[in-house]
Amino acid sequence: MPVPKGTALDPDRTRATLLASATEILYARGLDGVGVAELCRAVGASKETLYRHFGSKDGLVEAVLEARSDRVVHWLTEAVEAAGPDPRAQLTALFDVLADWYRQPGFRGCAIVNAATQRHTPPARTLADRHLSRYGALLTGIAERAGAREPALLGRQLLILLEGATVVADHHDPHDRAAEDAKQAALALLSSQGA
Amino acid sequence: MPVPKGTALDPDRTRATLLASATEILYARGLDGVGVAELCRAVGASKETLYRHFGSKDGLVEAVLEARSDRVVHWLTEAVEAAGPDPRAQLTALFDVLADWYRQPGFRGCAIVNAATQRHTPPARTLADRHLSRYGALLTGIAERAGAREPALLGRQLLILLEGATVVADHHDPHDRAAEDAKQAALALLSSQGA
DNA sequence: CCCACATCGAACCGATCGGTACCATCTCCC
DNA sequence: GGGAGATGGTACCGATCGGTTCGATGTGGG
Repeated sequence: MPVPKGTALDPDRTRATLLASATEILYARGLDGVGVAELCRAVGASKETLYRHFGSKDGLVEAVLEARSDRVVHWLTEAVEAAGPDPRAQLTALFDVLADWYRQPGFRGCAIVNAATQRHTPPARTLADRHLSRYGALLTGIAERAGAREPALLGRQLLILLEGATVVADHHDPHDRAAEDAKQAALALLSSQGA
Repeated sequence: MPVPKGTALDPDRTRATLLASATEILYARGLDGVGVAELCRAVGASKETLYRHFGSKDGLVEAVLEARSDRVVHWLTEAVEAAGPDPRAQLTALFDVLADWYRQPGFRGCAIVNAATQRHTPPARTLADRHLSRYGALLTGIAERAGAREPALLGRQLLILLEGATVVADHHDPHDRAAEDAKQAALALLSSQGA
């Protein structure tokens, strides 16, 4: 066993902890809203440890965004699959999950999109594009299974609804009404495509 | 005439020029992406002038956002009114104008929403909420004139489409397809409300 | 037992941050 | 022509930025 699996000084475990803590504070305060010093204080690690694991603040940010994209997409995919085979039920489940998300106290919009807004340079921009592509694939899949006349178009429209609802929930309504509005719009669009 | 109306050293004109130049660079680089020194260099003014007119960088940012919100809302309202009385034509015109916007080389999403994403404190957040309210009023007006069954709901859904298209155009498609997709969705929603 | 390794805490680096002060210059109005 | 006010340029301020380095501490496996 080349990799030590001890409980206390396990680099992998440390890295995972740093990633989790950094994800929270970077989301809550913004990428430029918290310096490395405070970041270290918050995650309970020294600068040296942080830089050994991630190389730079941008490296940490990239790792955080990558992990978060994976997590969120997996989370939504699970919610859709758990809703059974009916596309309408799947859409309903998806937007209900979003409503739960919007209701959470620290909700500040989509972390990946927010990051790309703050840093419009390759790492963040690329990740955001990929993130939206993943969303699109999930939504287009639902449109296809629903027998929509133009599943690709409907998938893109559902993506617009999802992102729009997230923005509106973040910056407009404190309520989660945006998710409900988007859900009804999604179902109406699906119906208008004969599905 | 208590206020000097000279051509050269006119504070009002200076302020307007600073505002216009600052709007561009702050939008292009992000609120935290450009320092006050570089900002002054870009707008061709000294620090003292900038601080005399706006008090602080945040003061400048607030003035920029306020002016931009006014301008954009006025711009969209004009496009809607120029399309004549037919609500469907008005919606079409609105999303066509958005498509033009998305196509512009320096497009980086909605400046006000972006700002609120970067600074989730009172000035920016409040302005973003008001900005979305103005959009909502414009869109709900269209929904009402179209005779929609639930104009308030439809107005909120159109707002979600507008903001969603803006986000997708910014972070996903380099194409302006998002505006066309949203337009079709908007018309379909309008139809599904019997209008 | 001991050495390799992970970690912490703090000092330190140059650069840049937002903001202030000072002064020479220019333009306008009287 | 002279004085008031707006401006540009620059030096400067303390604070913070991202990042590096070093020594002390503690843990684990051989």
